[in-house]
Amino acid sequence: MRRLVRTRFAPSPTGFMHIGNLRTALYAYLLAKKDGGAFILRIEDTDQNRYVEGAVDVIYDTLKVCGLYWDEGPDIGGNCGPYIQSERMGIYKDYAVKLVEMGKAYYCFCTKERMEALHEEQKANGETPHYDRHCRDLPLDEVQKLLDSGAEYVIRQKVPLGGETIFNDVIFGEIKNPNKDLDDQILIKADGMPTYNFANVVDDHLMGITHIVRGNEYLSSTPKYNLLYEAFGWDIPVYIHAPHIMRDSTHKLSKRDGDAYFGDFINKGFYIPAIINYIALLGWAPKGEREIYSLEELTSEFDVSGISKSPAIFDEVKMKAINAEWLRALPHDEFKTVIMPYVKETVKHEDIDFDLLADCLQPRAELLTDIPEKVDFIDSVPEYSNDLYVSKKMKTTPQTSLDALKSLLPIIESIDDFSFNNIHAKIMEMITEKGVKNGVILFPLRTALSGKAMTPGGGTELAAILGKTETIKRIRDGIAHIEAN
RNA sequence: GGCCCGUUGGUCAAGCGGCUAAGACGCCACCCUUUCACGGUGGAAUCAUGGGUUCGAUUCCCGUACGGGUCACCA
Repeated sequence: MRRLVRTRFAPSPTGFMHIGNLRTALYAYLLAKKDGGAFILRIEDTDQNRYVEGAVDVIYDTLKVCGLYWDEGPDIGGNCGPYIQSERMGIYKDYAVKLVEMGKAYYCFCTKERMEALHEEQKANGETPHYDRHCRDLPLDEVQKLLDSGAEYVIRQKVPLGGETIFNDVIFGEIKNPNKDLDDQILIKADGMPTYNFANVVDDHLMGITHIVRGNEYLSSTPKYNLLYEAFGWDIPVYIHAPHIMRDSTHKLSKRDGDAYFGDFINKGFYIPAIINYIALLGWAPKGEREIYSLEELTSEFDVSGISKSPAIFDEVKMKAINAEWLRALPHDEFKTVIMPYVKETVKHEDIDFDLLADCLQPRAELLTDIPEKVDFIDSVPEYSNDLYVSKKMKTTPQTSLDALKSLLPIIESIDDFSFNNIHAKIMEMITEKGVKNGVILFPLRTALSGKAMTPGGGTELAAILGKTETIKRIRDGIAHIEAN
């Protein structure tokens, strides 16, 4: 029988959710959920020097708002807990000692000072710094003596001196590494804490992880992981090393431009499902030509064969386009709910037609943060020049605009049912009668109502949004404005 | 530097020995139009490079160039 897929996301709490990490979490989530498997959250905090207040909450919150719910984790428990490494300390040491007993690891009493000197010397000789295996073959009784004397020690992995380690990655295929290039890495540090690499292997096994989704940077250390699995006689998981997300061809996404953290994009006005949609597409391509997917749709469409080998450059312009497409496709009520907080930033008036406003905004909203500026004319008309009444395309001048506004005024005043359709019908009637182009009348109306060159709707829409009283007032103001200059 | 990995338009990418080398974003033009958008139509633009293998290479192999990753008592 096939094992149920179990994936995990194992971030270390740094206080921020890097967009690359979020994508790794997403892929791990999708891989598990596609198969009805389990997605596990584990916090890797073995470095006590890096403790950041509230960092774990950032991880929880980000995953939750993105809809990446976990089946087992520190807060909800599970059968393989605890899910925070700092609470699992005893476990690692026991396994390391077991490894020593099996001859696959050894105690090393080399001091940090000796290591530093060694590395300096190696560097001076043009070598890559590495451990010289000084303690690898220490006689057992001597080891015991040192242990009894309370000497400080670490436990190192005993990597085979020759041969090569071969492993298979779902994305990259077969990868071979000569064992002689592998260092006898530290498993347990002098403070008794496991190193990341070791804790990772032990926990992944103990938690029954079947598929490991992680960044490409682990490709080089995977042989060491596998040697550990083999030493313990454990099943080697399926590896999926995802390519990096880059800022440009030579740099990874960085904090510098505010383009590395999930929160940065929320601040820039991106809609969360669109962010998820876009990052899913960075380094992974679905089968067909569609590219707008909800998390649920991604779950059924996701297939590791679509993950590419080469790094992807993050393109905020493209993400913006995806964002706009998402916003346009939202049902009216949902769109309105999403934008209202942004609308309220500049619109304090309550007596306007927010539903019509939302409809006008919807095809024009790219980023949520663009909205306040788009609707700022609603509360008050900004200062503007009569040049705004000049349009070559609409064939208008301040003079024709003055005429237009003057003939519009009685019509607007006569309308009782001040709905868009009704206003539109009445104005069109007048336009037909006059035998002029629509723009000759409607362009000045829009200008008088907004005082802006670009608005989220035409003259008729703005009138309906603002309501009769305000529309009349603004037409009068417009007339006075033109006459005064 | 050693080892590992990658390279299709500006960007994301499909392709998996034979195609006029998809599609999307962006860009340009036109149409629609009460501004700007939305929408529609069309256009420019790509297989890093040199050798092989093959009747035939974007696709397979080798080298080169370029780029990335990794070599911690960090994760």
